[in-house]
Amino acid sequence: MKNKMITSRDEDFAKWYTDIVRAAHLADYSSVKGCIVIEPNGYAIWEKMQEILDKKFKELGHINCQMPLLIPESLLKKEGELVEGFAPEVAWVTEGGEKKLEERLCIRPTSETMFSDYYSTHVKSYRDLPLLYNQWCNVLRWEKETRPFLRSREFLWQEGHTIHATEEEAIKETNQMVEVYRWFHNEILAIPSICGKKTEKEKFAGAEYTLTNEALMYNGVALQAGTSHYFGQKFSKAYDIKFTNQDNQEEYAYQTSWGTTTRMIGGLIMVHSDDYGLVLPPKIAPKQVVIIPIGNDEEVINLTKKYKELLNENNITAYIDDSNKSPGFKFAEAEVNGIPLRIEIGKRDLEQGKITFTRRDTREKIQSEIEIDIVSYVRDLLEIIQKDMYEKAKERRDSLTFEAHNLKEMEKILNTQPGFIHAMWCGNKECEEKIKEIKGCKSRCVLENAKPIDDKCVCCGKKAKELVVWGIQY
RNA sequence: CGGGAAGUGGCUCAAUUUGGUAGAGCACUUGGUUUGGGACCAAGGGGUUGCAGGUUCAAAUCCUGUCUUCCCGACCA
Repeated sequence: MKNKMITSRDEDFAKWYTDIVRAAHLADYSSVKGCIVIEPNGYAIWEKMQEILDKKFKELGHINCQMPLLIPESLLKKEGELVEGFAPEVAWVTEGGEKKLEERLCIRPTSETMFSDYYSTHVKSYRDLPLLYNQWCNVLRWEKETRPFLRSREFLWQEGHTIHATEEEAIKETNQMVEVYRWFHNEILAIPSICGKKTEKEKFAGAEYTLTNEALMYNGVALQAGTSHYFGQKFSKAYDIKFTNQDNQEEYAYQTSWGTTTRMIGGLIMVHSDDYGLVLPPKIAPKQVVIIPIGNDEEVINLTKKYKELLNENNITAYIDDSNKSPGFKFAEAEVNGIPLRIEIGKRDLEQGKITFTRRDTREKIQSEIEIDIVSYVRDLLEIIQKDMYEKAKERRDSLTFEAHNLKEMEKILNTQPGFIHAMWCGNKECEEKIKEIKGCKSRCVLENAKPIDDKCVCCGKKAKELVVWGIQY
């Protein structure tokens, strides 16, 4: 039976999305516009994301630190492009206690300025480099239209800020980190994504260039899921970050920054979930297995306890739902919450020497002999679920990936079923703007070194330079 | 920031047209019986209708303003 609280995904995708957020208790609205309460179920997913990414960052030599929340206006204004990019959406602190401040303070929308300011006094010699810093924090951007996880004024993220002695090393870092994001989406979130370079128009304010990881949602709308920026010497020149190189020459340092946000939770919902609720890939699910005893037969209860212990001892997160609710209710609840695997044990099973598993992704019931090795059985099943979820998402993505050779084709695709559109581009901003007039379709990323699919620009018909992925974005 | 819709116990909604001072289902609490796809019986608790004004003998209902949420555009993670 379909969940009563949830609107059908195919009927009204936007409503369905917020229904899932609410029904699975991921987040709730607060009395501050555009700021959500991330509820324990949602926060647990974020913690899991943090755990996995943080470990990866550290393996690659990064370390965490924490910059101030407030940025003096004068400091923010040192790098012109960044200010211009963020000015419309920064919030200001103008008073402290009862007194008006002499200089207003901006609540960080991003921390390039604070990191650069810090680096300017701490980088002296090539021996100090590189500094591979990251921080987990909240930022504030005064958005006009908001949506839980996808666009809220305050959101949680991770921002890595690194500084290097050479261009080559910084470029390598930029590439490496977008690859980490690609790995994280594909391997952990089971979201097939593509990486490429943002066009000049779409790149981060203040960056030399931006690499991006792009995912496609169930409804064919694209979501930027992680970006990695190469700054070259732009910030080091603006903030005067100089070091002495091996030849005793003063030189400006090279910087990068890269980030992912709680928006990924939104992506997770929009790629995998269904009309029954949230569906989480096992590798990111805070709770992987729920064990539901049916009836309160002592033998049944003991078996659930034994399974729980065995699984937990082997790093599989399992819990028993022994609440005083009907089995049907528990099934539905586990489903709404996206628990990847359910084990149902009742007297009937014991009598038949069977045990029942239910996969969340397919909702398929599997009966097995009770003598199985529960740990390896569950582990295998979770792996299969993870893999199948990726394949299913990839099939969906591929079925929504199109090719266009002229504007008419592009228009036709966007008007019937949006998705990723591969099309050649001449490199001119005018063409990008013209394409944007069709349902706000934007360039998602440039696929460098990709095999051309045509020699003419999809828009103007002149000589094409690059293969670009286009799409409507969140 | 433009265009549209909506705000009534925790949730979904009724009462608004034709003003007369709120009602249902679910959820919740207590006790009991149950338990293989959202259990049943009984007894309870909880709202003055987003907020602020105004009209009126009387406002959930009419008027004005404002806030919030959702959808569609412009802007952005």
